[in-house]
Amino acid sequence: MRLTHQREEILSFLRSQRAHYNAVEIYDAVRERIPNISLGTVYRNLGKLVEDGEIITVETENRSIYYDGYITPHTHFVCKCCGTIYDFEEEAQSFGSIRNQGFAIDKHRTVLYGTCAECNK
Amino acid sequence: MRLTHQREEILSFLRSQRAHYNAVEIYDAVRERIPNISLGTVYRNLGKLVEDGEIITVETENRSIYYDGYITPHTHFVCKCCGTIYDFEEEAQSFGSIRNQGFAIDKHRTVLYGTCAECNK
DNA sequence: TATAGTAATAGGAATTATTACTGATAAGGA
DNA sequence: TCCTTATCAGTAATAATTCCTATTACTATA
Repeated sequence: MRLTHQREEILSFLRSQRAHYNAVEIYDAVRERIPNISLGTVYRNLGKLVEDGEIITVETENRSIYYDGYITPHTHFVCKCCGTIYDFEEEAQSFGSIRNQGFAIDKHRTVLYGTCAECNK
Repeated sequence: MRLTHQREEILSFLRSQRAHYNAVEIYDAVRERIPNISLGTVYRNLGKLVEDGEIITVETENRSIYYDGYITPHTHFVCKCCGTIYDFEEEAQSFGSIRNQGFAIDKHRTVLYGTCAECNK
């Protein structure tokens, strides 16, 4: 993978922020440094960075995909009210400490990705 | 919530199947019984059924939302190869028994939905 | 059995997020 | 420096979902 200026800016933006952004938000942020970058370039690079394991995605009920530069396994909390996505280290089932911090959990989704037994044959 | 013919067919289709379908697939299935149902009606009813807790959604990397008539909390496995979504009772962290069944897990996402501490104030 | 009020419908247009295409540009190795 | 080729900008296209409008069905009351 060639390290282009555009790719570098996208990655360093995501790594500098402990928050979660969708492609358009990343586009807007990176455009401040590379004014003529195109949205297509942002999408293409995000795809490659995910493929390469440099960043991860968060799939929410919201129709757009969010990107996260913090790749240590962790749990996401999506606020249905303000839309903010929070990170938690906690991976346990009860999420007691998250609740103790004043978060109300409506629902909980665990999704695994990989190849199934059938396809592995 | 009024139980209309359309809503009834959508719900009974999802409950009759232990698989996961997106809106267009549900539309195609229900159209066999209600030939002139519209895709808009399917979307609207799916939304209401989710709101009402009759069905749940599965958000995947794939851009479309999948619907599940099986609402007991469970874990989903999305095969990157064939796209099939599997259900597992297991909620533990290691997912040992899933692996033992021949599934290779590439990544693991846990997303919680609710209202954050800030919004709860 | 009319009638009004409410809520749901079909169908299609509009919107939003993402991907694909094309000719031009620049990264990185020889 | 030069060459190859991935990547780029810009734009068009596609896919998923939502919105809009006129119409229809249901419910309760008279």
